[in-house]
Amino acid sequence: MTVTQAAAERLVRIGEVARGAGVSVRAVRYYEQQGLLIAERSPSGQRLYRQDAVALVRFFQQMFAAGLTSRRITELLPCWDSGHTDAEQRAMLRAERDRIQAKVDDLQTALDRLDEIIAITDTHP
Amino acid sequence: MTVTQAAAERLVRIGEVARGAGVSVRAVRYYEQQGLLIAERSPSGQRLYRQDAVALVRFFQQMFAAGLTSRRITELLPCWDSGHTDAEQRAMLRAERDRIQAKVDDLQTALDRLDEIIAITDTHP
DNA sequence: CTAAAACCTGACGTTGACGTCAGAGGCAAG
DNA sequence: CTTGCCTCTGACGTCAACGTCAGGTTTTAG
Repeated sequence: MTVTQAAAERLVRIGEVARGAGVSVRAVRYYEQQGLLIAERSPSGQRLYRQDAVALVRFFQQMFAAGLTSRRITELLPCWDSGHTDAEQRAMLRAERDRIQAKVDDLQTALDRLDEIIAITDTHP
Repeated sequence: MTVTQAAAERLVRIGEVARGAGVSVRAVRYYEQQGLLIAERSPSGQRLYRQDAVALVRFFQQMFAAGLTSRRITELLPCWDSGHTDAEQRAMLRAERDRIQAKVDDLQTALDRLDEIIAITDTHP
């Protein structure tokens, strides 16, 4: 829900966002550069964020961890905060989902391999 | 088990290894450069591999997919084909295993997030 | 014998998400 | 006022696993 009135909802500077989300200041600037995160500016030019920016940055981190590029994330952001999607976006979402699932399977396979090796090396003194 | 005699066990060239493992020729050369894969040389200087090199390259791919670096793989190769490990190597194996497990969890979280978004966008026409 | 296909050694290019450094403001405290 | 911390804009550096190109040799098919 967008609070359209509610005079001046506490804005924070970039350092606080970075610390809150556990990333570097540089990272947050990078997100803006990639069109992921828009910030207001103070009269002197400093970036000002709403506090929900922290959650958004955390979301970015999750998606990055899943192997999505910032480009992909910008493409799915409209779905995220408008809830509306066209066919192309839905296809993209499913493609990414499937890709991640495949990656999980790959990792699981590698994990089994490693456990196998660990088991062998544990029995071999 | 290493067959110490067995005159001339069919050696293959780099192209066959690459095709067999589903990677590029360049990749196989890279593995040698990183000390992952040692090849004999023909009199004219061409690389000659034993056919188990294909399985080894596949193993490399699995480890790469799991996020291990070639450096790490060289470190665990001795465990792999000698079965013997010291404390440091065992610690490394477990560290990697835990790291991969954590990554699986991260991916699963991201997957849930995406599925959530997909569910929402599917109900929203 | 010859042309195509495969192989060789460098060596530079690519990609993504930042790190890092330089130089220049801005902002609250004492 | 000044000290110290935060922020700003460029802009180059990083890392890993290759891709790609150049220019030359070797093997294979016909």
